[in-house]
Parts: sequence; structure tokens; C-alpha cells
Amino acid sequence: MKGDIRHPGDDLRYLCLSRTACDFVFHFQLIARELSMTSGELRRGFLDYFAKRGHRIVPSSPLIPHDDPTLLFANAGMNQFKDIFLGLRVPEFRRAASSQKCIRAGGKHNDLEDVGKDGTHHTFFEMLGNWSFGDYYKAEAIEWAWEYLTSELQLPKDRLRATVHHSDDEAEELWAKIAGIPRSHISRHGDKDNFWEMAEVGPCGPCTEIHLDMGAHRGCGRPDCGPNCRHCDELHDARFMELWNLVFMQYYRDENGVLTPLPETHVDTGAGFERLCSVIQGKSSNYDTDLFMPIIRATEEKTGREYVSGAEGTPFRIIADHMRALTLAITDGGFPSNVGRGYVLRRILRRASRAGRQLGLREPFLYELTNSVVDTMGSAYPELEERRTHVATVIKREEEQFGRTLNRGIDQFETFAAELAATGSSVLDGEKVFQLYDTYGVPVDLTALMAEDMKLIIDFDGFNRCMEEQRERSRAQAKFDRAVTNFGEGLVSEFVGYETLSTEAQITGLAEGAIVLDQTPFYAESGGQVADTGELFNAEFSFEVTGVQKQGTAIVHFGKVTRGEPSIGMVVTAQVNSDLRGRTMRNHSATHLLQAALRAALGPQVHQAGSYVSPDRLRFDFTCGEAVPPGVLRQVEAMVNARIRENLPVNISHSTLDEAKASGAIALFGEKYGETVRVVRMGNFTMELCGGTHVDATGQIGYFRILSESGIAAGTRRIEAATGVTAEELAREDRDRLARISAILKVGVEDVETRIAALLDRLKEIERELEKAQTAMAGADVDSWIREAGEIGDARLLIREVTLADPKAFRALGDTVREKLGKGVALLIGHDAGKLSLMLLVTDNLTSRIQAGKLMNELAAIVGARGGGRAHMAQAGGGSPERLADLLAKAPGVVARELGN
RNA sequence: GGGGAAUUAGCUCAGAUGGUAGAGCGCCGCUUUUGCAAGGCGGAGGCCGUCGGUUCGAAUCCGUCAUUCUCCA
Repeated sequence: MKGDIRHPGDDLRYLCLSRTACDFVFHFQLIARELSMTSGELRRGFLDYFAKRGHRIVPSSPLIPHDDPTLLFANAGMNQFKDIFLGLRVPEFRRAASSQKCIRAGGKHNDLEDVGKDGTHHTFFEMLGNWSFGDYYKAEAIEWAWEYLTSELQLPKDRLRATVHHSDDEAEELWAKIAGIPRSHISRHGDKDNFWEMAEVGPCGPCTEIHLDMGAHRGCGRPDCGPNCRHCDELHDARFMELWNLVFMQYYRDENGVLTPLPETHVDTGAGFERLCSVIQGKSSNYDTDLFMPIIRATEEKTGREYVSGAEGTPFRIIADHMRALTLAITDGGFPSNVGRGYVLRRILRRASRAGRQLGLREPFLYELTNSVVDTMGSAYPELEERRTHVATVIKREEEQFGRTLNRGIDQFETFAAELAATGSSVLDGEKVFQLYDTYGVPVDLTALMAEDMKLIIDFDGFNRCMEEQRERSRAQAKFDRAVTNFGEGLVSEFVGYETLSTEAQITGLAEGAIVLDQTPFYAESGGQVADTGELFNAEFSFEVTGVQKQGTAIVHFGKVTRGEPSIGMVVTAQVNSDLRGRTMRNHSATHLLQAALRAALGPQVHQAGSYVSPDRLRFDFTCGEAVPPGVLRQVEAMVNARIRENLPVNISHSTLDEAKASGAIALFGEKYGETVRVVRMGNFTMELCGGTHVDATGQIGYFRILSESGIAAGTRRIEAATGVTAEELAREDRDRLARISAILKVGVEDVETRIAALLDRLKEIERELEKAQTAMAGADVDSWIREAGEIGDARLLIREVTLADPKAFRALGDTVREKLGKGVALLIGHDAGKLSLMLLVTDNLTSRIQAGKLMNELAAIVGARGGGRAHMAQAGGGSPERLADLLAKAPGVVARELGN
């Protein structure tokens, strides 16, 4: 089935033989109202609807939550309001609505494996939502949701069902009253479906959901079928589809699981945007909507194949879904890597790449599809347009990397296959399959395909066993992490460290090795800048601060008590180590200059990928395809130093995110809407959003010096640099070292290089001459030795004590002897510092009768040495020289005996 | 955070069981050709990632660290 069915008719009854056709019949009933809407119109319409009802329209927060390490990706509209629900932040508005970018892949919610198999699972999706922060509650939330669906979107009322929590009589009454839904269309459910909580501890409450009846032909067919039907779940075919979830936050759940009412109640809702689109556009699959079709069409063009909606279309759907996730995530600062969320992105990309291979695309192609994603979503998320080329570059590089990994893996598979063929077996055991996957990154489905081609059977049970073992190992290890004191709730610390380095403060929180103050000059580790160190003290107590972290609104000082006992309420002096802070500030300000200089030298595609600022070094990671040429690096260094000499004033101001961006500030990701941002400017050279500490004017940096430039990951480079005294010391060290070198070489500083080059040449020449001389010397007598050699039967026997040069020359001597011997056996004996060094040589024409390695074992034993070797040559060492006579006496007999065999 | 693997010539990689470090491509010189592609001959280029251990002897076995790849969390 392909395309839309636009005309109703009797023949539709006939088409009802297939399930998808039936969906069309049903969907037709919806679109028969001639409501046609693009996804863009739907998104805008939703926001407009709530804007008219007093809601502040808030942009989606970035997919990559930089300040929340517990969260891999933004996965719900409420993410950016978490602080508000926790009571840690007071919003400047009471009503908000948004369309939020979300990714669910990896972690608890993981649909990755199911994407593409049907029309509903996605890694990336958008969530429409409206919120009340202590403002309106159940009645308005239900009324507006109902009105929006039935009036704005004109969904038929008799097709909608409501679910409520079994304890929530209020919600049921409201549904009956406001929406006029018959009681039979309202169902009650338990905690699993209709109670929502943010975490085990925190705000929570009952929720109510709106479901759409897809028609009696769907699902289990039982008369009692309804929303959240478990029979339908078993069939993987639900008759009722959840459209919207309205959460009423009214409790706080504490550590013991006890619920207490919140002082203010909130509303948090979420509606799946892709689902709504498919309903409105009359499609049976989300992928048939205008959100996905442009990407699928572009894929069709690349492959020359036609998309179909059944199982055969799976690769197309995987690609379309994954491209959305990748493009949006990379735009928001994500990056494929081998850890954390970067690893999730890498997996997504590789699945997409695999899907492409199934469609016959073996060369990188995904990067070209980013355009169709940007074109489709760009108007809703303008940041996509800004980073279009960046995203394509990142994806292309990652595709190429995957290609290399696959090739290596395929080689390894072939090695395994050859081994199997040699043993005549046709079963590839699970350990091997696991090894391919675990070590070489070959997806199991690919291994299966290759195995099939070679008529091999795969032991999947064994593979799964290995997989499970690996999971166990990781889990067992994970238990030991965690267990860090968490102050988060309730405590608030004011940071006064921009203005002062020393202040009186009161202890408000206390734990083993950790202290929270009501105000503090200590900078907490953030934005790449390391934490301040210093001391908290008063007359009877002192505490050495070694680390500082932000936990919620609290600033926690870590370290150890060196004197006295701290107690809550105690007043202390908080004193930051000003020397180290000064160095850190110089480095941080220099980092801003460096970024600006890099962009000036290399272009605006240079983006910060990470930074680290400590008292003695600064590190700046940025996106860049290839190594920065040394010339450019010098130019960048010179540019930074020029700005330092200009002594640009450092100006710090506060504004909103939008204003800052509009005036051209470099913004990182993770700033939340509604927060005032801190803008750091240095003359007209750089303007960045930054919470760090800075010098007053660039002149204070003193001197800037690049130490190294290196690659840290595909597409990412790192520059390390130093400033101020550190840079000065480094320069002095360099000069002193050069002076010492020139003293050793006894030439002027300017002649050092030519002198070293000449010396190296000379050294090499001498080495070569020496080697030649030694071989010549050792070999000079070889001819006479051979003439004097004894004979055993048809073979010569040469036994000789020689002066031992280095091992290499000794071997070369042996080589010469063996060549000139013609047919025979030679035993060379060298002396070295009370030890013996033996070498036994056998000409090739005798190796069938006598093995040097074997014989050496016996001969070496006579003098107490040990050794061995191969058939034509063997070496031994050790032993005592005084037993040499014994060896000389016995050796001919042993050789004769061997030859006789 | 934990597991597996890799690191050898400029590049891609061989180097069973410890015993004289190799190939292909690339590079340089000569030669053949009107010229190019190609061919022939010769050559340069290696602390076998790092530090330590075992051994008479380590590119090879064991451990440390570094870097890269990969899987799990």
C-alpha cells in the first residue's frame, strides 16, 4: 500500500481485508472534516492555542542536558522545569507551553531495537506540553485538552476515552462535567498507568490520559477492551492509542515512601507530536506523515529503491528516524564517541548505516540526508540551519570510521571462517560471534548474514550467554559507585566569589568531609574551570578545602578538618587561595581569546567541544577536521598575545539568552530559558556566555604560550597552553636547556642544529663501518678455520673459541661460517664476563639428520648453560667457563652420534 | 566505571611453537620509452608505543602506563 486514499467508496469495504486498509477507513472519517494540516501548522497551532490562554511559549531545551549528568538526553517536556517542581527555582511565569525535542535511546526508556519495525517507535520525537506552576489545576487542564482536541483538531468526541487514577474522583467528575463523556468511557487504573513520579523521591501525583479509539477491528476484540488493555499488549496491537497525558502534581514522596501534600499544585502534560500528526493527516503510520516522508523520499533517491509500508520498508524507517535523532542531537552539541551519550549516538548512527547497507549503500550517505532533516524541521528549530554543515561533517566522519571498523571485523570473521573450514566444522560458536561483536564491533545481524553466505550455523545461545555474562560484570561493578553525600534539597548558597576572595559565612550543612555555607567566595567546578581551593576557619576550627561542587542550589566544599570540630550555625571565614585563583583567571580569560583567535584563523566552523581551566594549564578542545598547521598555530598564538598587549578591558554584563545570542555572543548549550545569562566581553574581540572568573583586563594575562596541539577524537583537536608566570617559567626552561645543550656541544646556540645533524650522520657512518669491520675481522679467519676443521664421515666439524664482539656481530660471524662450511656442523664459543656464549650451526643439507636446537640443549647442559634454537642455528648462554674443557672433549662424540643416526 | 582488542618502515599490514625484523604500496636513484601509464635494476627508510619483569636470549611470554578501536553499564 502506498499513498493516500482520498476518495471514500464501496471498494473500501473490500480493502478492509487488510488491517492497514481498515485504518484508512477509520482515518478517513477523521479527515472527512476537511481538516488538513501540516506538521508545522499543527505545532504552531498547539502553541498558539495555549498562548491565547495566558501561557508563555518556551523554546525546547537542548537535547543534550549539560547540567544534568543523571539524564542522557532530554526525554520529556518537563525536564527544563524540574527545578521549579522541586521548589529550587521560582519561575517568572505561572503558565508555559512548549514543543520539546526528546530522545529515548539507551537508559531506562529504550525503544532503539523496535524502531522501524512498526509505525510508532522512535528514538527522536517531539513532545507537546502545557504547564501550570501553582496556577490553574485539574479543571482547566482537562477543559483545554478536551477543547483543543475536539474543537481545534476536530477529533470525534465519541472516539475519545479518558483514564483516571483509581483514587481520583475529582478528575472523573470533571471529565463527566466538562467534556460530557459518558461514564462508560472513563476508566480507572492503578499506579502503573495513572500515577506519575519524577523519581523515587520527589514531587508526584495522579494523572489522567486521553486515548483515541482506533476502531473495533483493532486489538484483542474482547467486549471489555479499553485503554491500557493487557490483552492488547500481549497481541502488540492496541485498539486504544494514548494521545495525551495530564499529570497533576500534588504530593511529595519522601525517602520512606510517605506522601505529603505539596504547598502548591502543578500541572505537567505531554502529547506525542508524531502520533497527533499521523491522526490529523490520516496516516496509519507516523512515518507516512510529512515529518518523515521527505527523508524517506531522499533515501529513495539515494538508493533508487521504492519505499513500501510493510516489513520491507523497515530500513527506510530506521534511516528516517535515526537521521532525525542524529541531526538534532549533534546540532545541540552531541558527538558520537565511545562513552555515555556519545556512545548512544554512535550506536544510532551505526544502526542507520547498517540499514543503508541493506538497501545497497556501502559508501557514506547519511551525511547527505541531514539536508532533508534540516529542511523539514528547520523552521521549528532554527539552530538546525546554523549548524547544517557541522552536522554533515560529523556524520560523514563517523560513517567513514564505521566503515573501517566493519572492514577490520569482516577480516576477522574470515579468519574465523577459515579456521572452521580447516577443522571441517560448520558451527560458529557463540564465543566467536561475541568476540566479533564485543571486540571488533561487528553487529550480530551482519555476522549472521556472512555466516549464511558461507553455510555456517551460528550458536546464538552461546552468544547470548556471553552477552549476559558481560552485563553481569558491568552491573556488579556499578554497585560500588555512587554513595556520595547529597545535600540538594533545601540548602541555598550564595556565590560571592566574583567580587571577593574572602568572606564571613555560616555553616548550614555538614557531612563527613563536606561543608555547605550560606555564602561563599569558592568557585564550584563548572564550565571547565576547576574549583577553587583554600581554607574555612575561625578561632577554634579550620578546614582545608580541596574541592567544591554545586549540588542543586547548594555549594558544597569538600576537604578535611585540620583543627577543631565544625557545627551547624558556626561562623567561619572562607578564604580562597588567591594565587591559584589568579592563575586560573588568567588561563580562563586566555581561553576566550584563544577561541576567538581560532575562529578568526580557521573560520566560524570552529566550535568548542570542551575545555579545562586549572591554575597551571588551560586546555581547549574544538571541532576541526585536520591538524592545525604549525604556521596557523603560531599565528593564533601571536594574535592572542597581541590582544593581551592591547590590554582590552574585560566587561561583564547580564542579559537574557535571546538578547545575548542576538548580539552575537558565543553560546554553549545547556542554558535554560528564563535564566539571566552572564556575558563576558573582551574589547570587541570576543563575547561569550560564561559563568567563570576572569581578569579585569587582558594585560593581566601577561604572556600566552601554546604548548601542544593534538587530536583527541575523530574531528576534534585539543590545544594546551599556559599563561602568566607558568608560561614565563616554561620559556626560561627552554632557554636554559638550549644553553646547556650548546655548552655540551661546544658550539654557539645558533649552530646547535647543524652540529647535531652532523653528529648523527657521523654516528651512523661509524656504526656502519664498525659493523663492517667486525664482520670482516671475524670472517677473516673463517677460511682457515674451515681448512683446519675436522671431519666426521661426509661432514665437516668445526669447533672454535672466538673473541666475542656484540651479539649482532657474533650472529653475523655464525652466518658467514654456515655459508662457507658447505656441509657440516660448527660450534662457536665466545667468552663474556665469566659467562659463555655458544652458537651451533648446521648447514641446510644436514638439517634432516641433525637439529641444531635439539643438539644445543645437550651441549649446553655440559657447561651448565641453557639455550635452544631452530634446525639450522641455535644459541645458548650462561654456564661456567671452567667446564669448557669438558665440552670440547665431549662435543665431537655427540655430533658424531647424531650424524650417525 | 568495568571487560575485550590493537600499537612493527611514510601508508596498509605479515611475522606458528621465544633464536639473524619482512611484504605490498609510496619515496629516491639508475634504466627502458618521443612522452605518459607501466616495466627492469638498485637504494634509503625501524630503540617492533612506554617502562618494568621472566629468560642465556623478548617484536613474540607476564605486568605498568599511554594512545586508539570496541562492547557492557
